[in-house]
Amino acid sequence: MITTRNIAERLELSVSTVGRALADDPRISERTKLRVRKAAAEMGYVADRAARMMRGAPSNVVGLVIPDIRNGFYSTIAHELSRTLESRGHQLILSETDDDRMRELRHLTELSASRVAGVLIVPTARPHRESVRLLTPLAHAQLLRRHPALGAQWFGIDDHQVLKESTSHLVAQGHTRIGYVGGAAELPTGSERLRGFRSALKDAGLPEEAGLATLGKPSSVTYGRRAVRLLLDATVPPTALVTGSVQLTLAVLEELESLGVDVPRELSVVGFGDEPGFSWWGPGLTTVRLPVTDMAADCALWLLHRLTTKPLDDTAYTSVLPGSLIVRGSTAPPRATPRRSR
Amino acid sequence: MITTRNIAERLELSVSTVGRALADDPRISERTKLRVRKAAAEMGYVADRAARMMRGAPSNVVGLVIPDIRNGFYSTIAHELSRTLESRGHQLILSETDDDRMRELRHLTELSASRVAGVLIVPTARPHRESVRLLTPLAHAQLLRRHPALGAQWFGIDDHQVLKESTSHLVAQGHTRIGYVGGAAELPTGSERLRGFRSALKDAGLPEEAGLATLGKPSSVTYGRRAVRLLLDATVPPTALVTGSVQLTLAVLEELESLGVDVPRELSVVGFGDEPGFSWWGPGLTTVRLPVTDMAADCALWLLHRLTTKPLDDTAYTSVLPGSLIVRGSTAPPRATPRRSR
DNA sequence: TTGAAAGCGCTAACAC
DNA sequence: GTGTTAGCGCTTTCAA
Repeated sequence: MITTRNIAERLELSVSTVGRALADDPRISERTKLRVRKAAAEMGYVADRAARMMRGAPSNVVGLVIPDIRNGFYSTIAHELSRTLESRGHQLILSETDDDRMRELRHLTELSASRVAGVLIVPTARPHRESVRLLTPLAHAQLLRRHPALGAQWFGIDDHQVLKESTSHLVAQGHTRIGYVGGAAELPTGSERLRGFRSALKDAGLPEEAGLATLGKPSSVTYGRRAVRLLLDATVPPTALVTGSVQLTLAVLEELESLGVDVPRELSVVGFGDEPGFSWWGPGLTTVRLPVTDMAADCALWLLHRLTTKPLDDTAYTSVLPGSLIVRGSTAPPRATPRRSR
Repeated sequence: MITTRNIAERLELSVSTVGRALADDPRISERTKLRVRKAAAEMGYVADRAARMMRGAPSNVVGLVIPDIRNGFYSTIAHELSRTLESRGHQLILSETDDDRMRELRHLTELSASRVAGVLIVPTARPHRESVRLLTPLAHAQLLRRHPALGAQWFGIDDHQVLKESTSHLVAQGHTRIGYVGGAAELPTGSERLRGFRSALKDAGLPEEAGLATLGKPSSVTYGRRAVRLLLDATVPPTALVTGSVQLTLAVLEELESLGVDVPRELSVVGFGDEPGFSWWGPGLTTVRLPVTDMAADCALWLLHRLTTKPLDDTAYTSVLPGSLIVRGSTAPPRATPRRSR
């Protein structure tokens, strides 16, 4: 490894002169600066960030703590953040939790030890006390999910509106018995989406029994598929289905296909998010497009601002973006005669 | 920030005693260790990694340099690496290049400054000289693409075999005029896949004109869609199409759908990779499943081994995994009468 | 069993 | 315009 000292020795200068030359200090003569820069380039000198940080230089790393990068939702966020942060010389550390609070804690400890400049987190349902403590002194914001203990900076989508909108679309078509396959209510997103679902039914004057909600791990394909069978096997099965997460939508679509359900004749379906391929499924999936890119962009800008503003400005900041319904072929009015139980 | 010194002052001990107690040094009494550990936990002490690294501690960060995390290919790799590396206390820095060699260079400079323990890279077509130099002293391996200047450690899939297999499938069905939409030949993957495509035709005794190859940026949707139109507009259009990248496959499928091409009656199609949704497209896409997870797992294990083995062991290491054809409905024998030119 | 001191690479205050 | 020195937080001699 090449240090300023190596350069200094080679040029018979002091380390401080070398350091100043590299920092383009006005007190150093042009000639010396040129010599130093030339030597540095030749020797392949790269300043040691660890040493700089010990001298109080601000960290340039930002931690991104998410459940699973394979989820298109999160990879979009990662991409957008990476792109924006990179322009200001920041680096992104990727930490996956798989919704396990202990993994979340371990990651936050590591990030803390690395003295990250900031953290963007999609928190688990109930973060560990210690996780809260680690996060507190850091510049940080929550994404999508929002846990009260983790501060007042949050960027997300309007989960309530999104599910209300997809459910209302079904109600408008005349469905009076609608199934919901969503994420656990202990997750803030899960409970908001469930609320949106119920709210749409209520606003339409439908009784509570009109909604058949199933909840489970939002990333579990197994749960999603089982939920579909469960709902369709009911004595009076629903005539329509709404989903409450991208992964669950994928699972539901797979299950419906393998069961050979005739969509939208037998059953109408509204998805969540608009992944590539959703338009190809069956008659084309009616779904809600989510402004994930915009959300991530907002968040990246906020973080950059937050990191460059000296004082620990912890003003509450909330950004809620709405989703928009995309109507394709998977939804239609229910058949006059209710579907036979299977 | 809490330091060992803070703990030492509070407990009226010396920093060295505190440091040793935390390191579980046998010379320290149990009583002192307990006191120190208790205080550390209470105060929320987290050892500063920068300081440790200055003392020569090995870095625990690994850089992952890829074109774009949104590509399912790369997010799978990132997930697998993250999962495995995490188990040994490593962290992953995500660097996106978008196939721009200057961005690649900037990222490598940053990673170098961060004293990363290792780098896993999907190199751009022609990495910068300086990038090569930065990478040389680091533990590193190439993924998928292989550039001779970047060393002899490589993990990838058998691009030649994959395209040969998908093309042969079409040849076996009787196609004698096959279009190929692939990535630029300046990329090692691009040229290997093109070779595989041609090799399948040659082995079948077909003339060179049997293959209509189009090459372009492997991640460009615009190029992919244009390529389809170009091929189908030829005086004697192909009766089948093979693709040479995941993104191009998506683009081709979209274009074929919007053109309303009747697959497989008018045209047979074989894709690349097996993204969610490929099975839903039209009659179901015949494609090649790629062992990306296995590849990433191999790579992660190699890196862990490489990082724990003291000597800079730069033994050449190559891992080539084959893809496997998945036959669905998008391929069929060509119609007896050649398709009319449009 | 514990403490004092040196030093990792860098920068900044203080010389000259 | 350049050199000397101190110190960031930690580990590791060397002393006691």
